[in-house]
Amino acid sequence: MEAVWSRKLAALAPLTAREVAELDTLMRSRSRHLAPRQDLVVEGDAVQSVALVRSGWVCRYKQLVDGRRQITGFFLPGDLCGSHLATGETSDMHVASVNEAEICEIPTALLQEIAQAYPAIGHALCRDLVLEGAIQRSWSVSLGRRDARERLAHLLCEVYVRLGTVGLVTDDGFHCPVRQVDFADALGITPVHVNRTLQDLRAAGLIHKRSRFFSVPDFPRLMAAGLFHPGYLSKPPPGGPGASGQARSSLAAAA
Amino acid sequence: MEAVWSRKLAALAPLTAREVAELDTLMRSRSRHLAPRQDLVVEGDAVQSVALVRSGWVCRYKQLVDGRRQITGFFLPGDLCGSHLATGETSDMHVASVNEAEICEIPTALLQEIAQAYPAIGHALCRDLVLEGAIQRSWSVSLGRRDARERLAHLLCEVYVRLGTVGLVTDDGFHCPVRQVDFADALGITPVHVNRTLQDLRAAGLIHKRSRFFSVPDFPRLMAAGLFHPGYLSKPPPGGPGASGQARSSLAAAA
DNA sequence: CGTGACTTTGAGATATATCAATCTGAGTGG
DNA sequence: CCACTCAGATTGATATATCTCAAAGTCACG
Repeated sequence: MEAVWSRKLAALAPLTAREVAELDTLMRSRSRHLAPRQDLVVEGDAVQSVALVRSGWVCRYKQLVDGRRQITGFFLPGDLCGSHLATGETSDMHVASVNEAEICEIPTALLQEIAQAYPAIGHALCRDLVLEGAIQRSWSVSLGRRDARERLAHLLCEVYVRLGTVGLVTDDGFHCPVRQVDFADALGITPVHVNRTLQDLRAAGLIHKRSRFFSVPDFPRLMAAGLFHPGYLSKPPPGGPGASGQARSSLAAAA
Repeated sequence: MEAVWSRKLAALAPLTAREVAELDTLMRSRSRHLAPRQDLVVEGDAVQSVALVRSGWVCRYKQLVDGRRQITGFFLPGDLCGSHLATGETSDMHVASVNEAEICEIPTALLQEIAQAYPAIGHALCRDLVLEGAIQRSWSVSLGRRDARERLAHLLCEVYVRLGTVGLVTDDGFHCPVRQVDFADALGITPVHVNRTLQDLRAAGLIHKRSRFFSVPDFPRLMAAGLFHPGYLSKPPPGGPGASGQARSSLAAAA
């Protein structure tokens, strides 16, 4: 799937054809291949660039001393892994591929130049950042207050919507390279419990699964099972109540 | 406690006396008082300003349909509640005071002007944003992979360090207005289990508590109990390995 | 010296963890 | 084309952290 980045950003702010082309060109440069489960960033690394996911899935995770692991988020094609703003900061977590993946490392300085040259892109990147925060918080809600079934359903909904915006949902389903152990580490449960919960959802007809391909025959029902409300993942209706002004990204010029 | 905001930002980037003065002045204007448990932002609101906490504690939370509630973060004196970048976005969660609080609403447009006029301040605000992300992820780790005792200890450590940087830790302790129900909603457990876990920590000599004042006789031991590593909350050592360049905040000029 | 908001305690219930097999299916080499 | 192999998925039986419900305590405040 091409042009995944521009598709994602265009969903966050209207982009001109010129801007889309710019993003697509940038994305084609500097490619790098990752084997499954390969670390891309290690906790403590100083960050000088962000990686754009071209294909495959990437995740951020924390490893505790005694082996417990928590995945704190997935990066899907079109996502930028790691804080766009964090130049020079040291990373608080690991970032690794989930399956075979292709990424494109973009120095933060370059990203910044682009944001300056194309304000709409800068604006989209800001909104992307805000979105990332909202997703992160929704994970806390799942981990804190939803049971295993709801967590799994919620995650699948999140992924379904996010993949949808970059055109990776086909036939009401998507390819998902996440192993049951990984689901466990993302959902804060045990691999065997993931297995049982998956069976539970399948038995309820909420998902079908052929090897690594999930299909969702009735998305509204899956949303209900996960207490999922897509609002936090999508753009607010333009010209909504009170939001008369165009959204402006702030914190400009802080270099 | 005065100058709480400038203290916090100065810990994130070196500020001149002029900049500190600017922040302190701004903070004194536009004050607003909040009763305990008063909503400041409601899910769905369009955001046009951020609130700076002058005193008291504020939290962000999600309310599920059936009454379950998850607190996804606390805002302490000197913290900015809500995304600095989110002008015009609609809020994904509620923001409410925990106890009596004083806040100062700052229009995002004004914040942006200041960031432009004083680059160091803009830089500090960017780092603040990155920090907020790291804290949020650490909550996911706690909720997903730490048991009740570790979660509570970890949260107390986080708060201890954060309050420390704004000068609100005295006698190795701090005032904490969080009720047991609130702890429960933050930690993803039950109020009665909070109670028992609190007793557990007290029995182990890890904390002492007189009404709402927590004291921490042996911080390293509390850190160990919570698997807490303060790295993610503090500035990387200046001139650390590989981080030769000054950290630059990016995404400038996206309006 | 009530009264209401919290906290504390006890006893039984349950979602999820743990441990230990067994199964399956996609490679791989002969 | 068929046995091997190995990672991952599945199953069963038992253990446990945490929940639930319900009652009783405490403390600040009017």
